[in-house]
Amino acid sequence: MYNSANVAERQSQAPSLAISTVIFALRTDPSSGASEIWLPLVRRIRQPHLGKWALPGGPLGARESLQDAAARNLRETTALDPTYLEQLYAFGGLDRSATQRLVSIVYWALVRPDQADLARDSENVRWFRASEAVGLAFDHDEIVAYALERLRGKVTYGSVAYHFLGDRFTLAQLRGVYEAVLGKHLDPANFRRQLRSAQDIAATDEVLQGGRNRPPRLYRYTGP
Amino acid sequence: MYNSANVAERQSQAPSLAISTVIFALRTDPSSGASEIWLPLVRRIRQPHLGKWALPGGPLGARESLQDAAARNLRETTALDPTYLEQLYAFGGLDRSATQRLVSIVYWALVRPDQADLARDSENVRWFRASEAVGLAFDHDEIVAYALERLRGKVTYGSVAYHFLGDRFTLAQLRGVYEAVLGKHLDPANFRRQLRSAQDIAATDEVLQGGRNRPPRLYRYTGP
DNA sequence: ACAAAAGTGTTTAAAGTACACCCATGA
DNA sequence: TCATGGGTGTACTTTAAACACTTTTGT
Repeated sequence: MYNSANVAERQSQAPSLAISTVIFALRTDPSSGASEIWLPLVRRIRQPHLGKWALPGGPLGARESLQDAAARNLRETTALDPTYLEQLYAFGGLDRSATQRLVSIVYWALVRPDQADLARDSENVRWFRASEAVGLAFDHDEIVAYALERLRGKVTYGSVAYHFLGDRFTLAQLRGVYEAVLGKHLDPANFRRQLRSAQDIAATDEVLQGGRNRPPRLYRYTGP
Repeated sequence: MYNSANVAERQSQAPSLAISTVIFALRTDPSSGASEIWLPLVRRIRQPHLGKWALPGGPLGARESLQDAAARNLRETTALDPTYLEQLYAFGGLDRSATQRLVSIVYWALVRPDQADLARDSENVRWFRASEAVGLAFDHDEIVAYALERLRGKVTYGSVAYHFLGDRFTLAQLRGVYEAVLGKHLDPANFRRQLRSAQDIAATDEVLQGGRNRPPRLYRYTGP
């Protein structure tokens, strides 16, 4: 299949391999009360694309798995542990970086809002609304768009939405996640029925006090 | 984020990167007439796992995209062009290979049976039933199982099944694809309705002559 | 004429959608 | 008591599943 000259030529210019991570968190707009998707970006401190914002990432350690490297990205940029972490896609186009041939295996993570508040912005790390994360370094605009697409696909069927929330949540909060991800309004009555039939949540005997209206019941996630 | 010592240490032992491809084709059992999924494997001609069967693959060329490398895998092992080619997953566990740290970006492809018949077995390339492809080199058993899972997921919603067939096909042939992939019987009447409402196939004015029974109409795929 | 697959129609159940209505709380 | 979101009930539409039935060919 391969003659030795080809193999030697290819390996002499072996592409570099990096792991990057798209980190999503939910924040509630204080004025409207609606939930929005945010993500943290890091400022490039070297060429190429010096000064631009980019996804957190770096080279793969010799003794860490792909998933471990992605978790390390997350920890180093936000000091958070992921509640959800999954491989997104491997990007390897020829023109991704001007200075070298670069293959990036990208992961995506979900973190909880109470955690995300702890991770404050710093000089080189800043949180952005997902809709305003444009003009990024490399092909990271496309990567973020692809991650959002995957998020939408996963939330419709699957149990991803819970990982945006704490261990106790109201159905309205959960519906807020769905609405933020899908970008459309959902009927509260039907939403309630669909989830209760899904069987992976259970009602607790607690309610959330302190709101302006009738206190909603708290639920917890019982699935895998 | 990274101190220079860490970067230097990691890059000094940079993991090698390879591209592999799972190639699926459909073959019809001459006795029962049922369709089955087959895939070609190549015999290892060097250590590790010398003599075992493995997925076609090799290193990534410096001037080819990931997808191009996968298409090259396909061409070099079967002399076929893919009708469908998509990234499957990146595998990067620490213990995938005993001799080196190896990260494999795996693609999966579908080819047509008339093409697959042209690609004859040779000394180091042999076609296997998907259910009998076990005991492979490295972690390729898991990779094949994962590819089959993805295939099942894609065939239920999506237009993947057509790529197993030629440009003209009967609804019974298409149903055979679904049944082979999903591993269960489907009602011919309901199958017909579901697909005609999907709108991505169109009836031609031809029928398939030569069978024992009423000649079925030929359809063609009109989707993307 | 008969067997066997192609193709059509009908019935029933399940799931999704829309919306009217009552309940409980803070202000 | 009033506004507001929590929570329930119900009619309607769409979709899927099961299966009886008719049509067309080769033998």
